[in-house]
Amino acid sequence: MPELPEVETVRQGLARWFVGRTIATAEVHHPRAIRRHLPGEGHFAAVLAERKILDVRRRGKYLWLPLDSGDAIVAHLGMSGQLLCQPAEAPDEVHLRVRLRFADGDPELRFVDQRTFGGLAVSEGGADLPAEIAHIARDPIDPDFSDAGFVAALRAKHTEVKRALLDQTLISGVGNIYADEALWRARLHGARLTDGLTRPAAQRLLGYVREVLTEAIGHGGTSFDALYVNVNGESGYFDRSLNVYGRESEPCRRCGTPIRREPFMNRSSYSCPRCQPRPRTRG
DNA sequence: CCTCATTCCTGCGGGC
DNA sequence: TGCCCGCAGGAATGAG
Repeated sequence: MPELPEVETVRQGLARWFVGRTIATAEVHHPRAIRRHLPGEGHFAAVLAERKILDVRRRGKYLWLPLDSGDAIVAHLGMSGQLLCQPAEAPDEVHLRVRLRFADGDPELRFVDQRTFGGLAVSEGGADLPAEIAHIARDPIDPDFSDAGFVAALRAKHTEVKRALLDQTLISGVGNIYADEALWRARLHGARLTDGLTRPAAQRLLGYVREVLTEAIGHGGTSFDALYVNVNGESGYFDRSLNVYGRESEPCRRCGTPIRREPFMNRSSYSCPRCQPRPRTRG
C-alpha cells in the first residue's frame, strides 16, 4: 500500500531513469487511469508529445513531473499503482494502463494499476506545484514542514487522532500502516481526541511519525506482496520492521501482550491493548 | 466551516 | 471443487 516511503522510493527511481529525457508518445490503455485529466485521452497524448521531463517531485503520496512546457504530469498510485521502468520488448503487464515512449528509446515508463484507484493527469502550468494538489499539506519530511503549525492545527481539531493523521490536508504522506506504527511508538490509542492532546504529546507523536517514515524510506518501503514495487519491480522490506500493523494476536514487541485488531473506517486498526489503552470516553 | 460516511475497483483467501 | 463474500484502502464527494 503505497504511503510516503513507498512513493519516495518510486520518486527516486523515476528521477534516475527519466529526468532529462523527451517523451515521444503517450498511450492510454484504460480511460479510468486518466479520469482526473478532464480534457480526455487525445489531449493527454497531445500535450505530452515532445515534452522533456525536468524533474520528479513529491508531496505526501503525490508525485509530479515538471515538463519543459511548464505543465506537469501528476501521478497518484492509489492502492495498487506501479510506475515501472521497462524495456520496450518487455511484454505488456496485465494491468498496463498508460505507456510513455521516449525519443531516445529504452527504457519506457509504464503505469500499471490493478485496482485503478490511482491515475495520471497533466496539470496545466503545474510545474512548480500543480493546482490539483495544492490543498495537500506538506509532508513531515519536507524541510518547510512547520512542526508548530501542525501541532496547533492538530489540537484545534475535534476528532480522533488517527483520523487526523490520515487527513492529507493536515499532514500528508501518512496512511493506515504508518499511522498505526507511529501511534504504537507514541503509546497512544488512535481513538484519543486531538483536542485532548497536550502540546508536548502532539509534538512527540509528530516525532514518531517522522521517525517511522524516515526509517521506512531507508528500507525502500513496505510490501506485503508483489503489488507494491519500485520502478525496477523490487519490493521493499520494511514490513519486517512493523510492530503492530498486520500482527493481530502476535505479542507486542514491548510488553508481550497480544496485538488487537479493531474495525476503523471500513478497514482495520492495530494496537497494543496494554501500551495503547482505549480512552475512557467515546468510541 | 467542520466532520464523517460512502464510493470507486479487483484479486485473493477463507468458509461452506 | 467451486462459489460467494469479506477484505485490502486513498481520496473525492456529498450529506448533515
